[in-house]
Amino acid sequence: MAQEMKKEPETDPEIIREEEVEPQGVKPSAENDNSKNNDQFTLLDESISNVAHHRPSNNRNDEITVEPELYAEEPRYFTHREGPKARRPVFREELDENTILNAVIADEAYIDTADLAQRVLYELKQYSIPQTLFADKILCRSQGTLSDLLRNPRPWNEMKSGKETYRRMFNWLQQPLHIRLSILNLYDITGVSPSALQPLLPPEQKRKILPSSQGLSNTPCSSYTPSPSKKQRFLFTERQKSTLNTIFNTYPRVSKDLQDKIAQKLGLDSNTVANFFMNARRRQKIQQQARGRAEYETEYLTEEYEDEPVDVTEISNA
DNA sequence: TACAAGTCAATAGG
DNA sequence: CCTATTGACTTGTA
Repeated sequence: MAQEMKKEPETDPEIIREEEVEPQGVKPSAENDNSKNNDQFTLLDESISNVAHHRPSNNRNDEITVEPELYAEEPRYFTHREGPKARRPVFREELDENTILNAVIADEAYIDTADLAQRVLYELKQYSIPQTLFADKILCRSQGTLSDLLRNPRPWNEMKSGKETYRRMFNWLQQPLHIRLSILNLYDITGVSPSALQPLLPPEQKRKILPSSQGLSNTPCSSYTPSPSKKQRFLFTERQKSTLNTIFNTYPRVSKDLQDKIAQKLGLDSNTVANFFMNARRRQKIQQQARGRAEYETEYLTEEYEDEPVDVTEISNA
């Protein structure tokens, strides 16, 4: 649980630029013990193939196809020993585009969201990037949503509009370190207009967008005014919750009639009960899918079999 | 109208 | 200050 590895977020931007703080081989689940030499440069396309590849089958069990050891290497675009003065980043043109994070990945591309989530979690921790910031600047989503998507990654091929959010995480991860940080405004790239760093726009319509004409220039996602009145969140009593859960475990989907009866019995609004079952069904499904993936991994992706080349001598000797 | 998927965003926990 | 949880919107379908 202890997160011994952690970098100082307060690092002087200058230092970051000159010395390029790099995340060493990232392998969250395996504690970075992968001693494989991750020094080689990595082409974007290769990195992309880490979590995304083409032509996936729609079969749920085919989702796991990522080689577990390929976490990470940062492409080195420039190094600190290159001269007395670090060179200027040369990504202006890329930053000019509103397409960095909105870049569309080929339709047939497949993203291993579980793997992607692990990487994002690692990056956020590594650079002490709060979820709130990342969720807002990169995804245009709320912190809670991000947390949920990261902890309970949805299966790629079962998603529809939800892919967009994961795509953004994915695209962000593809950027070199300084750009990843600059988009979050954690690292200032001189010579680049701030507007160029704010290419993000809400991927879809946001809820409660008030017709206000106020032009919030900074945060691209807060184009709506937060409702002045905070409505309290309803909370089930222990009894209500346990009763509902008990029923749900036996009857995941009850008829409208029964729902109404339950509502009356528990002194709840009919809609509240309906919402409970709807949420319970969806969340249970997500967890089952995650569990299924985990089983699949432990069952088929045992350490021994990774990409180890087959021992030919053994075969020929037989 | 009912359900599912994607989120929001309040708030419980640390 | 942060992240995790979660009841209820919002939107897209059928």
